[in-house]
Amino acid sequence: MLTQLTLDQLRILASIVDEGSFSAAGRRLGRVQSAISHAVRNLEEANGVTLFDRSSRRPELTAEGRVLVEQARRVLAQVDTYERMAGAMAAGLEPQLTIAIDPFVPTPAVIDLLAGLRQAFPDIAVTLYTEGIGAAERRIVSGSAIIGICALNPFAPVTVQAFRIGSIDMVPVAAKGHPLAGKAAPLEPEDLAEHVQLVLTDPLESTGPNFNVVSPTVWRFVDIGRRLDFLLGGFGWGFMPHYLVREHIAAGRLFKLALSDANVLLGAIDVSVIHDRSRTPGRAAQWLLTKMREPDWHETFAYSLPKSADAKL
Amino acid sequence: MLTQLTLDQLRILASIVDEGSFSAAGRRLGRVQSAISHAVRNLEEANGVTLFDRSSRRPELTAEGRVLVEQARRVLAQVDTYERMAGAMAAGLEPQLTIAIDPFVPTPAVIDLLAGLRQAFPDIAVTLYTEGIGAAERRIVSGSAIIGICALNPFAPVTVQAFRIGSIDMVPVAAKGHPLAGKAAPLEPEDLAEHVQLVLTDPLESTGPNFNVVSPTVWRFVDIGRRLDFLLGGFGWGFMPHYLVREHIAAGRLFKLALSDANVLLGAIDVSVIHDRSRTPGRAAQWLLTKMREPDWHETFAYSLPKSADAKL
DNA sequence: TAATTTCGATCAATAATATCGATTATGGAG
DNA sequence: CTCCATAATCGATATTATTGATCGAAATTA
Repeated sequence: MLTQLTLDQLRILASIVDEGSFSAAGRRLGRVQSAISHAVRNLEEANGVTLFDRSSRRPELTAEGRVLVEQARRVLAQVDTYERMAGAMAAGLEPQLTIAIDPFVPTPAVIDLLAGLRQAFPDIAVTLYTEGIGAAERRIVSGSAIIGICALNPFAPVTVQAFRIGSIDMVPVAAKGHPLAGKAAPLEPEDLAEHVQLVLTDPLESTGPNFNVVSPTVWRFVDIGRRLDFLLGGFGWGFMPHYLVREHIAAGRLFKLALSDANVLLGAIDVSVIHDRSRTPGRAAQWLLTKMREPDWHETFAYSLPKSADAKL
Repeated sequence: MLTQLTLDQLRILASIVDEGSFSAAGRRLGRVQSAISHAVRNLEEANGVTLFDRSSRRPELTAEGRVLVEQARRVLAQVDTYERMAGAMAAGLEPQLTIAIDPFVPTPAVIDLLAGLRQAFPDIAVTLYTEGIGAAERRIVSGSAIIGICALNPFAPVTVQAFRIGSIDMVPVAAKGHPLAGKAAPLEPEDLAEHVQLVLTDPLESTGPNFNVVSPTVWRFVDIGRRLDFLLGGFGWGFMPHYLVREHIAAGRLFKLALSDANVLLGAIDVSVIHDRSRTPGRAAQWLLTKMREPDWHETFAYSLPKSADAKL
């Protein structure tokens, strides 16, 4: 035995407080009273703290005891979690679920999804990656994440199984003071050429091709929030998910640009849930995949975005 | 033994991960290697989860093991807290420190104080009461709190030991639209008589005398925040701690009233730290009392209030 | 008041199990 | 291939938890 203190002692302590007496605790735990008495004595001697005042009929917690029982319960709660986690794993639940999400995927739908997961699998450890664009898919391919929610790269390996769950409207915007913001007529490529386009880019493949790149002069951003700051600051124009700039457009801080059809390569980004076909998803991953394939959840996802009629405006 | 799982097993698990091998963990814990091996086997069998992959030279955690080690460490951290708390109590530290604070005492100074307490006594349990005015002193007298920070009642029992730590400027205010707000000349009692005064009151002694009560028509509030809402709503006038209404006066939402000297009973409330002379304060309480008597801390307290020159304005 | 029940402490006997020490098997480095 | 460190295994032993019986004190009941 490494230490004096044992879990059994703490469990017994908690039971005594719950039941009101040593004997009753013994009955509940299936031990004789003397065993309880002995355990309490050991616990008290382990730390040199008297836990119960036995002078009256029923044992009463001392001031020290009152505080330590609470701490004992915290210990037991953590132990309980350990055992539930271990039990779930023994029953075949994957120990850890890693999810990678592209930065433009709206948060509310994901939160809703994970709240459901937490209810179905309370003790599973979840890791959520949100990195630069393209990173989610790369994590699926490399195996460092099980489930990805991202834009599907048309050149993705065949082992990547994808299922479309919705789409995000993209709008070209510029800040209030920006020269492009005023022009009402459809903007032609030559109008855009003289202005800097702010582009969201894959941090690892910054030299590669990007979609929706129109201007010859491009600033590349890995962080979509930072890019929004630059857009608001009037540093250039760029495509943004409509749900992220909706408020800014309504407030007049950003203006939607009316591009001519020649410029609009992508009016919306398709969002898919992806996983690696070659590795079997665990029970929790399976649950997530099933959930995201339900039409109901597609509505939830769409609801977290502005209505499409709104986006056209 | 009530359960299969023991603290020793978890401790051993953590040590193995720290040291990198069963043998090394045994050396650190003063056990032979076979004891470690046995303990791990028991832990694995208790939950039916394999924690280590032993196929290579050094044991490697399985995916399940990685997650469970983290949980084991959480358990051990709670146990450690239990032991430190118990140890502190055995060394004479009071298990619980209860502090009662009057609602008008500014929070920043108290936060600063308790941050220091936490550093000096990391594991003590603190309960902080903030109730109606007068409640703090009552808790000291009744013994349900050890230290009070409050306005001293001149009729307090002699067993209450008090030490003045500062004062809070009180200003009479009324909202923008209130009839009194416009008047520049010093207001006489007859000017006030026609208007409702909003008063902070002791919830248990609402019929008793209150200080600074000038108007014959009085609305009594227990919650100072609620009273501020009513002041802002223009329901009447009243005395407020200057630091709480400073912003509102600057923003023009509240106006400071110019009362004639006949009305101003209390321009400031003295704040004292009090405790019951008859019960010896514990080490942590003693620390607080000493700290609050230092001139340095009086400055901290004063700093959390507007400067007095400001208050006169 | 007296009898009865319930409770916690104590102690010796016993059951359970943790630890030791020796041994064997195995993987990795040189 | 050899050597070293390591983990698993096993019987023996030491340690510890648990039991069951008994005692005195305190509350409950008649």
